[in-house]
Amino acid sequence: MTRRAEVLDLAVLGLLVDAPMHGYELRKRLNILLGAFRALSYGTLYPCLKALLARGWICESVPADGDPALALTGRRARIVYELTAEGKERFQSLVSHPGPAAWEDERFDVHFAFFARTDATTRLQILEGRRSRLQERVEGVSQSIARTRERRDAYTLELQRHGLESVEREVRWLTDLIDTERASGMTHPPADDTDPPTRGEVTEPGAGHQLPARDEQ
Amino acid sequence: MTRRAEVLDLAVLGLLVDAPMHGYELRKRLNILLGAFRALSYGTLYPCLKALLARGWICESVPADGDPALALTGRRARIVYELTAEGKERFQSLVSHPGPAAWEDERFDVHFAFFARTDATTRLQILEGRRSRLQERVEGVSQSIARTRERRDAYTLELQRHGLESVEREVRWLTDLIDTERASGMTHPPADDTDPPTRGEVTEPGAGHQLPARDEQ
DNA sequence: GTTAGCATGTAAGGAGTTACATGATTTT
DNA sequence: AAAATCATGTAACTCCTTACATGCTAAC
Repeated sequence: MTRRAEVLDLAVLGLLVDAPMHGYELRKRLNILLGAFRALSYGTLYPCLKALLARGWICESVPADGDPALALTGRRARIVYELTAEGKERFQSLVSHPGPAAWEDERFDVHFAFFARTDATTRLQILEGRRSRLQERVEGVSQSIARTRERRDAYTLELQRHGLESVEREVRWLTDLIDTERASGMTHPPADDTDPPTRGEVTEPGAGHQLPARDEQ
Repeated sequence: MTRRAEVLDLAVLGLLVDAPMHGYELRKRLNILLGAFRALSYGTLYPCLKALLARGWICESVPADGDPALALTGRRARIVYELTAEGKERFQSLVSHPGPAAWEDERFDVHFAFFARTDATTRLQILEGRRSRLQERVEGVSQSIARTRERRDAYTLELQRHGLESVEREVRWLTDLIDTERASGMTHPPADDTDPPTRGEVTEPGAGHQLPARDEQ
């Protein structure tokens, strides 16, 4: 499996789980998902949709009677895509496994966004894997800083110090998420300003997930 | 100018300003500079060195008499590169201008690491430009969050909330740097645990830089 | 003796962007 | 009337990584 198959497939299939969509809207939603700045180009998206179609994971949705506006807005004809049964399986398989650590940097955010579609055990596995990878990174950066300190390069030092803090902050975020997942059965993630989940009562990991977890491939 | 010419040239030339070096070591230093994780591959570095050689910005350094170990360690022959006069000019020109905003994400860290080689005015210009770009990003992400809030997708919301905080933190970092640059004439960057620079006394921007700023192209 | 590190390079392929091609509709 | 937004798609190009090719030395 290539990087694209891992990350883009996950993202596109994941969005189509909620509702059938056409390419233009898919792109917008994808960019919102990724924080409104990592703009995915059409040169990436449309070929990807073609590939998913060829694999039989999506199909062109027939708007059916009563709603021609779904396919045509008066502008140019829209092609609305929909998940097939195989597509649903493919998504569920992607979202329910940690996936190769090599592409974690590119995959993690997208995977996390679809956490509601997987089970608590998988979520914990992914969060803990991510944290341990970032902790290794902390080690590496710390060593770099030690070497920079000897060279008395104040700007490089400041850059690395700030970079280290960023990674450490990420580790803390993951730790909070892990604690919450373990404690509350994850009805919703932590740090939400409304109705914070109860901390302190640790239940069995994997207990109490509430969303349908489909059978894995 | 391509992206490579902007960022890789800056990085490689910048490292060679300090001392002549061979490819293998250049790669190590580059990875230390970038926080020890963004590994630059040889497939990128060696072609880059070739291109810099063709442009006349670097040349093969003759170890001269008395130090054959510099070029040969007993292992395989090393090719040590050195900056030419044109190379120094090229570097000084790159480091002394903000450069296209389009590649700022890729360039900023490298540029910042070589801040000691440029003047206070340029530093302020780059820091302020970066900050304003990130502030725009804050706007964008905030809007994304607003739309996600309506969909009640707790995990996506948590992801975006955390992403927003990361960008805001970056903005605060830049603000601190800007304040320090303006205040102290930037003998060294802020937040260093030893000998923190005096805040509060605002001098004229651009006053008091201490490192040789070469003439710009 | 075998693994790790030193050292330089190329070829093939993966992944994505930019620019182009086309054209309707809505907003300013 | 111009600009923005909607909408799909392709071709060329850029950039980078992975895997390969080569071979020496030091440490375990």
